Amino acid sequence: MVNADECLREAVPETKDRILEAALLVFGEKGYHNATMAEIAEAAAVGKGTLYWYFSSKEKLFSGMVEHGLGLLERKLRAIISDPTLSFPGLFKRITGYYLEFAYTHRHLARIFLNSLHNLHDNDELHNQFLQLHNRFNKLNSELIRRGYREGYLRPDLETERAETALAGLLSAFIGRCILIDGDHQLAAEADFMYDCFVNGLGRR
Amino acid sequence: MVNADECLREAVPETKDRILEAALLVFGEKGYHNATMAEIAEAAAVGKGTLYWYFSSKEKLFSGMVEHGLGLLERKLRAIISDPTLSFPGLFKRITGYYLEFAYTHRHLARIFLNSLHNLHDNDELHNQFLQLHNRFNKLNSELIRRGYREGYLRPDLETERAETALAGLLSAFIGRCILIDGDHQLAAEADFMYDCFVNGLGRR
Amino acid sequence: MVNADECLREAVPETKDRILEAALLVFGEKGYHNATMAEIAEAAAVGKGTLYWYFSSKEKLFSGMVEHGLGLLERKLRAIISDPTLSFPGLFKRITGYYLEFAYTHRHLARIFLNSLHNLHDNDELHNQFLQLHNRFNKLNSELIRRGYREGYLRPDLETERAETALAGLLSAFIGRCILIDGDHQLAAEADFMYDCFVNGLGRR
Amino acid sequence: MVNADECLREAVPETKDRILEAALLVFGEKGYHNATMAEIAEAAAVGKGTLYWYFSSKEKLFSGMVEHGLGLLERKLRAIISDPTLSFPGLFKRITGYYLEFAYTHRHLARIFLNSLHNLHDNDELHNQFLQLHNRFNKLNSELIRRGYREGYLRPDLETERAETALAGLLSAFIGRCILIDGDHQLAAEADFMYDCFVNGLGRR
DNA sequence: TATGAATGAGTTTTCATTCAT
DNA sequence: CATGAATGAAAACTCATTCAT
Repeated sequence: MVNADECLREAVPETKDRILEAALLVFGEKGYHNATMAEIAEAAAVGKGTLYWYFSSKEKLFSGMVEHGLGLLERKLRAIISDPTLSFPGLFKRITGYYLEFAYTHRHLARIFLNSLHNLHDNDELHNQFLQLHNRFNKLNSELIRRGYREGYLRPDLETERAETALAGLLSAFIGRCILIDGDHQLAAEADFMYDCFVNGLGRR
Repeated sequence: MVNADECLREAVPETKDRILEAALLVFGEKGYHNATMAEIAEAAAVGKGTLYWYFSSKEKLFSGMVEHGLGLLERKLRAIISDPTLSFPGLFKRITGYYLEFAYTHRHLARIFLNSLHNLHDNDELHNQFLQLHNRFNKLNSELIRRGYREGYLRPDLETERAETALAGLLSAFIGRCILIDGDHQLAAEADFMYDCFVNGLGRR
Repeated sequence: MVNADECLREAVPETKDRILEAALLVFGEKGYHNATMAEIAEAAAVGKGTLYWYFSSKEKLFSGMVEHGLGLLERKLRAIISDPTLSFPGLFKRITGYYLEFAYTHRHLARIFLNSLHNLHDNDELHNQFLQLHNRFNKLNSELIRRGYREGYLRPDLETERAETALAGLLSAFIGRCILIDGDHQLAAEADFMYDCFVNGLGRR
Repeated sequence: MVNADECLREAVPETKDRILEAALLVFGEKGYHNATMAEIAEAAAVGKGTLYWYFSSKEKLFSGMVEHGLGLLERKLRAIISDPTLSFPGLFKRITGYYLEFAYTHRHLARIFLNSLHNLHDNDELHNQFLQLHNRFNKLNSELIRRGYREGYLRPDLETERAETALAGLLSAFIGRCILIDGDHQLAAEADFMYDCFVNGLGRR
């Protein structure tokens, strides 16, 4: 039996969640610098002061929102990579495919993440947070690559660091397309292409 | 024969050039939103009003600066691609190598370019300018890919658009490393790696 | 005989008293404008709303606190002045000495009192309250002066109002020193000096 | 010959002076915390931004204004004290009389100065500035007292520091009356009384 | 051409106060 | 009695832009 209170709580998300959703919307639409706290407050249907009750500054709200949103992605990716039944090719396609899917459904967040690294270097605190965030995803990617290596799918003389860079580049380029171009993407097909490109290259045999 | 005017022009760069250089420095250091016209004026050693004599707004100064800086890169790349003596592998490595070299010596500009696309979407005018700029470079890249295709280095069934995306991704990822990581990079070696990855893939044969 | 209620009251001061103490601490430390209700609530270990149950506004809390604190001083001074066994010199030194002692042990309150008159004139309600407060102490001082006059210690042609002003000036200057300068003060010696200065002057005979 | 420009400059005070006057008016009327930059700007008939062109913060404007205003007083007092033709009694009355006169015509400034010491202790920078200011005036007063001592008007066993405190107390109390009470004051008579009180005391001979 | 004082709209942030629980 | 989440008015401060000189 669920009481009335809980029903209500489901129907109208808790204030903090409403704020996080509004922040995602507005920051995603306008970028960090052009978004105003007033807009976010309005979008969340709360007073400006309420924002500051939950987050001590615009900066903290921004980073809180990113952490919240990308936490979901990270947990899902970790779940996929922990699946022992998948061998490298399947794993690669599941991972990259999920990246694309996530970016497709959370464009704002994806855009923010793609820009964050080079873009917030005027702000030490935020910049460091994003460096750490990128590192976490890089480690995840690097785990994927090591799996390919151990299972014998990748070259024995592989330079891991460069391979990671290449993978990250492919990922962000295809994610970028999902964001920029509307209309339906064949996400699975894109993942297949990325695998083919990464493993076999685009050269003639 | 060099006339007096030109001598002077060499010694003390014309006002407009000083402004463009100062803009590059300041925008590159602080990003579009955190840079102020006052800082740029000071860095250029001119009055704030002078900025507005040459550029009607901050926005126009920014885009003028990007156009100015990347114009150099574009011309150089076109010169390389027009060289008939180079076959695809050499051409690919010259092109990508020059991208890296340019990014390495013009970090600020490179950073601005990498971010610009996703980052300025709050500003229609600037955003469109950058879309066009990216298109110009994409066309250049696509020309490179078609060369590889025509010369038989790339797969007969190549999906050109996706190949372009992949190339752009590789490029920006390796450019990003040049920017973020100090210390000397083996730019030529990176270009070789990119070629290998793009054409042969990283898979075991 | 002490009943249970009083025991409890001793152990855990009643909410209102805790608030008054906290207000004294925080207002004294930060001044009226820089103190926040939130800080006071925290210092009193009550919720912010509780403050408003006892005092209808920040202003009322402030004036309540002053009244509470200076009430003690006033009652004590009245007790001294009512003592029929003291003649003018002893009375003067007891009174001024107690002023100094009180200021020394209640620095916050003393500081607030010293400033209040000139400082809160932007706030009619508070300002009037402090005018009245000062008047009450001035009357006390004037009583002291009249005693000196009646007992023949002071000039027959004394201009009472000016004498009051002079006494008030001496008092606040020496009180100010107690507040500003740490370390032990010879409070009794200061009181003696004040008497000497007030009655005999500092000129050579 | 005075040209039109200079005439104009006389008629409409330079912007910075207008700001300083407006600041004196508004800070004096409302106190530091209750005065707003917007009000001061309006009183000076300039835009809010202009305030910040001349003073980097509210704090700096406040301290600039005090320095400006009290600088006048200090210079005048120094001129008086340097007059070799005056002996102690005349000097004392001239000095104290000028204090009163200045306070009477610059009530706002006088009020600010009286409160500053105890009142701004929440703000380190301002507080230190005022400590120094008070020290400068204390040195001036102490010079006056040493003159009286050297000329044999004051007791041979004088405790200088206490005498300074007493003088400062008398001064601020009488200055305070000038500020609080409207109507004409017999400033010269007050100065005479202060001398009498300080040197001879109010006791019967 | 070049300048820099002047502007004010727009932003983040604070905090006394309220009120449903 | 007591709480603390929610509010919004108000304040300091920034900075692109203008314009008289």
